[in-house]
Amino acid sequence: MMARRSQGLSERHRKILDFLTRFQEENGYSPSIREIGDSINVKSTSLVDYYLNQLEQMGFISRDNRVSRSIRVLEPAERLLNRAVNTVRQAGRQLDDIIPIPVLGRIVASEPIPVPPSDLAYFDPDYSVEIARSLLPTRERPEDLFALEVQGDSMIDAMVNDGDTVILRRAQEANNGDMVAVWLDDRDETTLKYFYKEKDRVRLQPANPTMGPIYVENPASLRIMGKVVMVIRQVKSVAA
Amino acid sequence: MMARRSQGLSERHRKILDFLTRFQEENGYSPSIREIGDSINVKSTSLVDYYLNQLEQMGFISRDNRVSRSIRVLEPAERLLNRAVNTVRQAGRQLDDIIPIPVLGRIVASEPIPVPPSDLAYFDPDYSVEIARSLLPTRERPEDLFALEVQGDSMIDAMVNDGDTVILRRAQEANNGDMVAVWLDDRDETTLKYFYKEKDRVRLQPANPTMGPIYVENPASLRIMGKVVMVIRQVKSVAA
DNA sequence: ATAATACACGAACAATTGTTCTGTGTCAAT
DNA sequence: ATTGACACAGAACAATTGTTCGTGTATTAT
Repeated sequence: MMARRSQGLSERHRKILDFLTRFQEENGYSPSIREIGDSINVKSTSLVDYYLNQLEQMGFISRDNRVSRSIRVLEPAERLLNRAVNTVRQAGRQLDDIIPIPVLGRIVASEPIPVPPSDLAYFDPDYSVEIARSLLPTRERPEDLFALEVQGDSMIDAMVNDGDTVILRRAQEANNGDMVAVWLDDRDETTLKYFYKEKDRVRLQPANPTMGPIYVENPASLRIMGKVVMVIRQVKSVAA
Repeated sequence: MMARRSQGLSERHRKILDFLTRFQEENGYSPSIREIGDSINVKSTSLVDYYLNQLEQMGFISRDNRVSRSIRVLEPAERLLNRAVNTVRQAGRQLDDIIPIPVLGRIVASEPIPVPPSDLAYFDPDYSVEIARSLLPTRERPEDLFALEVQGDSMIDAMVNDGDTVILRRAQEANNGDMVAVWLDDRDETTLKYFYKEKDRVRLQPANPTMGPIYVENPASLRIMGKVVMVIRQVKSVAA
């Protein structure tokens, strides 16, 4: 068999829906998974389940967990609502595992970082990047995180390319060894560097070991915008 | 609890019907037996089944064998039809509840009763009459029963007409008040009478109260052939 | 070529669920 | 007082049924 690729209603889906309404009409209750399988010549219950999940996802039917014969065929009217519900529920199910991080803007060397408001929740993000919680330190509080999209090659000394997404945690200060996003007053420049406090100055070390550090004598002219938590590079293979 | 005696819809029945429609309305499918039990505070599934059978009998619901959640609540319109269907089906199912009774011959006043052999099973009956088990006392053992066809009007004193079928149970003795078929040696006659043992004689009382009893002084001259269990008269309307 | 995705089977499993059997108590009639 | 019909509980059983897992194959994308 095999038909459907990606989206829309395949022949199978239609047949199942037909059978559901017909069976319902004739018997007053819904068929079991095996009865559905028989009607469309599918041998395995798992495959029927597979299709039913798709139909449920698309909002054509709804059913209850571990309840036999609980399939309901939804009317077009109900469909949209149910679809939304499903989406929300699914998102909710993964809320613990995947956290959305708002992308607040672009980071360009020659411009200051867009100021992250104290309450990130009220800031309307351009979009958001989804990060598996497992990729973050367990104690990282999602509310303190925001993301920026790097524009230009000016941060190659931090091993950050044009188009990369940088995830930061709001912070006004840093510990030695932290990679931070800083605005340098005297240079009028934003940059990503490893932060090291020395006796009477601050050393900003590029990630790229072949490049030399920057020394900032006046601590006041250095404004830490956040600590870098992660850099994400979605590498696309370039069609030749 | 305990409510219903004999017929009609009890409180329980109504509650179940209510719950069925409500559950149906809310979930789009029917509840399981246990869910019904919970709703009416009944602990055992068997009792719920018991009630459901009654409701089915009365035509309020219908359900399919061994199919979960297959209960349908029937509309008044469907009810009659379904009730009839149930009755017919039950009649068929009750083959065990209809017992054939062999008709061993005729009973004539002037002749002795055809001897019922000790094992009725080996006696080739003229034909047989079918009796619903429900018409008999529950403990009546079908193997002990046989039937005779009355010939002649000589038993009108027992309210038995020509052509009636009498069903008897084999017996050599009788209790007071039993209607028995007896052969009277001294009269050379078979008759049906109520049996009453008195001090030193036996009184045989006709069913017809306007007629007088027979007294038998010698118990040996009275041979009880069986107790009358039933008299069947198939009344045919006589074409004028 | 390789990986990822979609489609498919089958079996084993665990829950749910309908059925049946045994026993108990009550009520009405004999 | 005994019997039989009725109302009920509980457990054990067997069937139905939803879920999941391992595996395999084809198709598409990289």
